[in-house]
Amino acid sequence: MLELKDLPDADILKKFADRYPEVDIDRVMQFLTFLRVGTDLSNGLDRYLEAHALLQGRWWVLVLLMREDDGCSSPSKLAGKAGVSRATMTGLLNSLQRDKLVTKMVSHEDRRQTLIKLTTKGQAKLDEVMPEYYRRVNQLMSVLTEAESKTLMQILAKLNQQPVFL
Amino acid sequence: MLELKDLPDADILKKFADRYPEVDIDRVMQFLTFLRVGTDLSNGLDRYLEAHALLQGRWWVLVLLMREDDGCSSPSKLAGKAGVSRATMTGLLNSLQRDKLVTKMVSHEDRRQTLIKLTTKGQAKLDEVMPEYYRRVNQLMSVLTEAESKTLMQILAKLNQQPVFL
DNA sequence: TGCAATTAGTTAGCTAACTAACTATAGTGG
DNA sequence: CCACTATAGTTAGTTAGCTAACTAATTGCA
Repeated sequence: MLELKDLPDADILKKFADRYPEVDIDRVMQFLTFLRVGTDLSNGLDRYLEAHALLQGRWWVLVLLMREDDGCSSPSKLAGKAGVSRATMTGLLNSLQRDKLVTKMVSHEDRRQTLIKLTTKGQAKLDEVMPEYYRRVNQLMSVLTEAESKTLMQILAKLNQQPVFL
Repeated sequence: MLELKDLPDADILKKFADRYPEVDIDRVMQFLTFLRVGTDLSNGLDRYLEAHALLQGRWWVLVLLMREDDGCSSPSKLAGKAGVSRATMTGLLNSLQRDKLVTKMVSHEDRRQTLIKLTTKGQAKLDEVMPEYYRRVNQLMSVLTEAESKTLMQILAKLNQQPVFL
């Protein structure tokens, strides 16, 4: 939502600081830069996945299914693990079923439940996507030194524990 | 798109590592955790803004307008600075105009252009939102030590320069 | 000078997220 | 055992992003 190239200049900062004395420029810049790099990477990941007719939502469902021993789960469980609403999961699963990457079956144990299963085609899609994905993540993260990686994980843990914006 | 509580266990990791030997677990975890903390913070920011009838898109337009000396800009320039398409900006500006937070005027210099101006009500909205926003960013980022902040900015700069997912 | 290329903005149609409200089924406590 | 509550999934409607295609106005060059 902000372009890094559009970082505010000194005049602008002064205008904001005069009107809003509670601002701490450095911390705001850290925060906004963090958000921006995060969304840039997320968009980049989507662009990679898009070349394989996936986006993060659909891709992550396949990954979660592959984690299961029998390749099966239910929409509710998947929604919980993916961190999206059940309504969103309904849409994702419909589109994955349309593409024959998953199948739906009614559960006989609980007739409210739908069983979602990764198809052979779905597994093949993962086999097509994952190696290059891992290669790229490797390449990306390997620009960080050992010390930086360690500090990064500390920072992320700290930020994640803060309830300020969560 | 992934819940941090759902980090894969040893069995799952082995399954993926067997099938995809190029995986580097630590780096994948760093990458996914980074993405996740970013989206959590972004969602948290939206939840704060939502309490003031804004979301990041609409809020950022107001901030960009306040940066201008005369509180004026054009849809194209705003789209460029906000990092969204012109089509998206049309939608954001329509909704902001509906809420009387900005006004539209035709430019007399270039009749293709629309001049967008922050209204008094728009400025009042920022005055309502910004102090608490800055207070929260302060509180969030102040959990990091001086050294961590510095390392974070280095890390962000490095990641941002990598073309792998950009 | 007049036509081609560019720029500004909008529209239409897609995806993916959300909440709220709904149906159907399952579980539970009096 | 039946009524309430909880859970599973879907539907409808909103928001915000995107691209592609469109109109209108401007610029530029042959």
